Amino acid sequence: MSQPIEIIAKGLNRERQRAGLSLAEVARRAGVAKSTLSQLEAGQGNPSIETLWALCVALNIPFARLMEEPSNQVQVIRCGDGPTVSSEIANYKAILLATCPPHARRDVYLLIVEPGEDRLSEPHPVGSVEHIIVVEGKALVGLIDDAVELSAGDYICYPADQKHIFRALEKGTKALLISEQN
Amino acid sequence: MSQPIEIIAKGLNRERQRAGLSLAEVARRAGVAKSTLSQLEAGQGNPSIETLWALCVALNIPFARLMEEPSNQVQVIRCGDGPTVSSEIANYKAILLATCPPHARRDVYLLIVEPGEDRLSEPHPVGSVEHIIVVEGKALVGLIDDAVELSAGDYICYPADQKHIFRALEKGTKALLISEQN
DNA sequence: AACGATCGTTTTTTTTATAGAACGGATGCG
DNA sequence: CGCATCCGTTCTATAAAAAAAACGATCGTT
Repeated sequence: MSQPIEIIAKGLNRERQRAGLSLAEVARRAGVAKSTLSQLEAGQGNPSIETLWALCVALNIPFARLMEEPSNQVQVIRCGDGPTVSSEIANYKAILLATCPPHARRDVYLLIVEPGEDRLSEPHPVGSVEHIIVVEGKALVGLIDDAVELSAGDYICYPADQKHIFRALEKGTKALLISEQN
Repeated sequence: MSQPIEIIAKGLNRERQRAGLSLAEVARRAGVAKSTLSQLEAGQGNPSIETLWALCVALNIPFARLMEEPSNQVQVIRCGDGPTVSSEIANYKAILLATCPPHARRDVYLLIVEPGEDRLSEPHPVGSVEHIIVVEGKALVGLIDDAVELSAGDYICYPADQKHIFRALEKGTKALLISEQN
């Protein structure tokens, strides 16, 4: 079922049901023939991007929604319970709070960092973005040659496909790291 | 430039350059005619979903990447500087730390909540997911009839298109809310 | 210089997705 | 009932996307 048509078929039907609209109505709003929509929801054909785009506009949803399975579940991770994927290197500790499978586009880490060695990260896969919110303490964060000093509550986001740094400036600095693979 | 073709044209070219592949090579890997790819990168035509899918596989990128403008910029928001979009209602305070335009798929709030009235949220747009990390204090969080007690450092995520609750159990409870519009 | 192998573009041909028009089935109303 | 209007599906014709092939340009190599 990794066929795009199958995904779109389910997506179109799911979103239409949720909007409480009839097939004919959606087709009319999107300006596509209802035969087309009928076939697409039946998992037949190979729609053009314009057709899908028009349908998304009619359904008032972002395009990507069609291509995603819903991840409708509740997940709790107790403090410290989470898989501490990222290693504890000396003064650096990263606790994986959340992955969001199956799309896994966003991981949330709790960083606990002590002053000392800088943490330099090699570039991640292209397109990655990291978001940092300092929870406690102070830190120097950002691109290697454009780092910014952040205090509790401050936020920064930067492209993670370049060298970046996280240097704690106070003891027990804690921060939230949202890593967006995309 | 909100035409899908334009976005795809740029996306295909951008990702191909990044992969360091020739047009012919990508076309060959994807099993599509190179004329097709040539035209698509030129912003002509109306590609089918299968064609795009094959190209994404060849480029080894998730589908959604094509449809997104790169947000390749560093952004800093100082504590309190951010627009306090969400209102301050009685015992509930939400500070918008970060929006990530132009895609705005993820907002990050700092919640400061006092015990008292529960905060019940009506269902957000379908597909939304909320992530909560308690920073300080204790709170009862989650779906309305399946809420969980969380302490500092605990994490929960849940579908936000259902009724959900945030009830502070201690004074000065602080939490980070990552709202994912999807 | 002549050849071969690429590159990306532009042409022509063929396949096919789409629109539009039936179609049968519900439901509502005078 | 008889007629209307909606629903979603199936059929057919046409417009268009994709494949195939030809093209000029560039670069090595002998």
